[in-house]
Amino acid sequence: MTSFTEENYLKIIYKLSAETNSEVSTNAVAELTQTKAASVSDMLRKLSDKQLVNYQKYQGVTLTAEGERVALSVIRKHRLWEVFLVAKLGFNWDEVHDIAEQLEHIDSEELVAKLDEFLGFPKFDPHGDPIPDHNGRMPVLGYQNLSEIEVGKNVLMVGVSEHSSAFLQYLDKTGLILGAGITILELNEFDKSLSISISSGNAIFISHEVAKNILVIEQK
Amino acid sequence: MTSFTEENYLKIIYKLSAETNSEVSTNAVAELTQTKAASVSDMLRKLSDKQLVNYQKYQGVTLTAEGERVALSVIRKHRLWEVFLVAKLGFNWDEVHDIAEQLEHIDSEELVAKLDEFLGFPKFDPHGDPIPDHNGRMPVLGYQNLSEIEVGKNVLMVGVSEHSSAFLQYLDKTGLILGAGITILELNEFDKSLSISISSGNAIFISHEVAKNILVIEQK
DNA sequence: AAGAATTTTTAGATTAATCTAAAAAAACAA
DNA sequence: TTGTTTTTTTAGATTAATCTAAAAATTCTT
Ligand SMILES: [Mn+2]
Ligand SMILES: [Mn+2]
Ligand SMILES: [Mn+2]
Ligand SMILES: [Mn+2]
Repeated sequence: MTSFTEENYLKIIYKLSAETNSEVSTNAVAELTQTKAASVSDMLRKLSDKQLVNYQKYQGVTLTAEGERVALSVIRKHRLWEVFLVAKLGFNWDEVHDIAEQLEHIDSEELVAKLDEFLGFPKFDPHGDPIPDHNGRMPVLGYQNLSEIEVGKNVLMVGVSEHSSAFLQYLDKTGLILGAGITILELNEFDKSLSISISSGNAIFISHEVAKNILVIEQK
Repeated sequence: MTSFTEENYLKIIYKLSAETNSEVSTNAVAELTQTKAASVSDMLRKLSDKQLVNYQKYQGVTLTAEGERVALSVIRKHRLWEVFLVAKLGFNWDEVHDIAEQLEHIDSEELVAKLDEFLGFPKFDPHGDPIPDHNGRMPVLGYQNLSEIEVGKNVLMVGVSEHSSAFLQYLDKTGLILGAGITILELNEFDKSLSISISSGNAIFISHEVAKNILVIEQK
């Protein structure tokens, strides 16, 4: 019904919509799909014909209920497969995204249901992202970026918002793993870099760019 | 490098080649790919340009060493995923083929290696088919069709050569599962149907068509 | 509120995989 | 060996997804 390519467009429109809470521009989609704006225009017309997106020329695009259902199903599969790769096959969290990009398009409801059960109905993927349930429901989480936390506060690291291998390997090296307790020791005003101490031991120095991509919750 | 479609052609040429030990005809490929002969001709020229097959117009086709390597890699993945689906996710053997047809095209050497290890380096898939090792080597097995066995002999059921859901469900119902011991009680000359007794208990009656698709080894 | 800059869409091609219909080659048969 | 049948290939279209270049619409800036 929906092709590999269409599913990728829907997933990307979902992500951009969730970030901005409004219509998504053709150029924004082109950037994430790694295609040209002209190709996106064509595809948006096609998805609109299939009633998967709301699209008026020059007005940006949003998902229809059905488009969102498809997008969430693809995201669910992506995250479940990532759990499988890390928890069962022993991959590191920085190695699984590209493989999951392929596995997310495997089409079988029974497979997803059985995989979910085999994994023990996980609620989060290896990067801390919530896994939509089989009805496409996903909890709204009060995550904050580490860059928004005040000096002196203690927080728990629960996720990352950047999934590149380079970033995740950097985190591994510095001891910044999910579940780590973090205390903000000092904020450097001029570049917003941080000195932090990690529960596992050492105090380290991180850039604002890094802090922006670490998701945390406050600890009492 | 090789597309989903190309991989399917190579896999089918491999299977037909193995059956006949000679060049494969355009029409034979068309039948298994569910396409027309004209489409096959086009694809054979393309695979030949890529050095994956030996092909001369009107002379049939065989795999090159590289084509065979790709075909065996796809077959290896197909069978490993089938083991996963049955042994880990609890699917029945009649439910896994179509899902494996999709999973066999996932492209990641590390994934295959880790899956193989996770499954305990299985040598056979749920239908008794041998799994090529990571070098593409597959044992040559002295399997016989149940239809070729003499009356009075005892054999062990080790595989099936037809994978349709309908056939496998019929086998389940009659108690014909891998590992079953079978004794040929009687052969009806006119239609080659058989009376057999199964180690698990009952004696049953099966057609020649069924017997042809059950793979066995003789028991002393 | 123009004019300039940016964004988006359309026009026209290209590539992969397929099809139908027709032509060509090979195989079979009298 | 010569006609007939079957198989295979070619010719010409079609569909999905993409591209570049040009046109059109929108947005930004004086
Ligand atoms: Mn991912
Ligand atoms: Mn993830
Ligand atoms: Mn199979
Ligand atoms: Mn099998």
